[in-house]
Amino acid sequence: MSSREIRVRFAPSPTGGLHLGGVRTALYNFLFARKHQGKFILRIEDTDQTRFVPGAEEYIIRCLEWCGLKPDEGPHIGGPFGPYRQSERKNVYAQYAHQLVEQGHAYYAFDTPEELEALRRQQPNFQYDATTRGQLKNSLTLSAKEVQHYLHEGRPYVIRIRMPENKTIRIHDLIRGEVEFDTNQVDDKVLLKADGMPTYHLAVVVDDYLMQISHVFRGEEWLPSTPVHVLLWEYLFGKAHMPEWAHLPLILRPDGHGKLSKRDGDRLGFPVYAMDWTDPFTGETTRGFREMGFLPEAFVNMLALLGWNDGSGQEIFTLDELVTRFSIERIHKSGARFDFEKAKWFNHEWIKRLPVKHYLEEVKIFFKQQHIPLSDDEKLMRVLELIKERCTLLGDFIEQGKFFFVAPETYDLSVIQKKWSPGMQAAFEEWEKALEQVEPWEAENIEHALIAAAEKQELKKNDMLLPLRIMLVGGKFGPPVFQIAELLGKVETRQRIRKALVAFSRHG
RNA sequence: GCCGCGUUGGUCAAUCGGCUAAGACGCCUCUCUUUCACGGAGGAAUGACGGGUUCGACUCCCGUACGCGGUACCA
Repeated sequence: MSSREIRVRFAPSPTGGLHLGGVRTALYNFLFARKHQGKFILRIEDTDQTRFVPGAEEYIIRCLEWCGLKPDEGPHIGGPFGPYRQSERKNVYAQYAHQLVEQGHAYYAFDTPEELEALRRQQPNFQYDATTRGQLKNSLTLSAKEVQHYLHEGRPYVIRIRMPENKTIRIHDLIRGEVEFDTNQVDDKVLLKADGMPTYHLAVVVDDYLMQISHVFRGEEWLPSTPVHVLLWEYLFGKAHMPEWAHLPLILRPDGHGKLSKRDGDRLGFPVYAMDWTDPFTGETTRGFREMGFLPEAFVNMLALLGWNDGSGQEIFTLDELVTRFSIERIHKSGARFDFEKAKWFNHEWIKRLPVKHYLEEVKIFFKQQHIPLSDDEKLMRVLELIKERCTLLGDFIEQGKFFFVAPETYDLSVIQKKWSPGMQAAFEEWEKALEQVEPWEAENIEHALIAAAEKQELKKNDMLLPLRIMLVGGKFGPPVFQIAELLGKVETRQRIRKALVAFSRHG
């Protein structure tokens, strides 16, 4: 197995929004593939027709793309092992199921879902296994004739695996080491459903074989059903071809207990999905990390560190760095709580590090949503550069940068009330006029002019700083005030001062 | 219930038998900046419990407790 080409797959079912845990699984698959010059495959596991959600597949592909996790093969790009949608491979599974029946490793079962449900209601511990299959309606208890008869009359049936008794199945998990299962504890799982579709158990094994998957990275919730998969490998393709297993720890909710769900996000006010997801049936939209103002670099970086680290203490990694540093041995065994505060910290770091050009277009979307008129890209980039260290989410650029494009409507007067005086008024009036002559219009020169005006009124520059900020910004925040003036330009700066002077005197 | 997996500060976590137990987020204090941040300095806060093994256990083994996952014709 080790000498083969590395081929891994991310295999989501298209049932709704893409959960951050799913993205992490995709990420670890991707990192492992890239690190070993292997292939990263997207396979759509849509065997449950009742849960099919239109648009979900395209959405998943867009999410992966946003994250920078481009598959090498998949339903949207094809590849030598297609089709990559299980619903389109429906006919390949049945033959394997029937092969298992012939080998005696599986059997037909004619029990209806209602009958089984009734049994489960009677005995809460009911399992379809060696202890019960003898009393149920299947090809093990029915005569060959009866079975033929049932089959011919088109009676619905499923094919179940016949779990052997008193066997211990050992698997080697790359993350957990040796794990043992007692076959008596696992039930006769359905392999082929009455509608002719395989269940996950059959489909993964068949497709992993046919697609020559070398390593399976999947969530820890799959560990208990792994013995079924191992048995299927043994029966169908030989354990020599079986991929390596790696069961990833779960991502837990930040408060209380359990794995993180969409509901936790709604309740606690943070996203769980990678991008906005609109349910086509209800029309309801659930917010995603992207629309919440996250950079894909930060999102991916944060997820990589949720359950893995390289031991060096480094926390900020580019995707390429992650590829070179990633190692299965350093994936944790235990689940990790999602911490939205830490997620925001990652985003803040990435906003500060990346050149503003990198997220310019994304930020423009936020401004457009608020109907804030923008100037040319060059000025916008200078603005973003000036305020980026104050922004944690992309949406913060609005709050921090709006005043560069729209003059303040209201002023935070609490700051200036105690400082305002006729002298102050005079100094500002004088300075505003003097500004006319300032050339070139640069922060330093603007400041010198203000100092001169202040001295004439026997005031200190520092006394005027805060009032000036209120004039230009409206509030007590933002980058150095003379840099703001410089960026605003001479005309706009003077206009704002004049406008504010009128407003201030009215209140003073 | 049964089976499996897990358990270092509030959270993410380092440690692979020598610990006075890193670092990060968050929180608090101070500093820088007469704004808000950023930056800088400091602080509070951790090995679930009980037995072994060992000169020495956070690290290895066994129990217990707790948590999570699974137990569908869902994935």
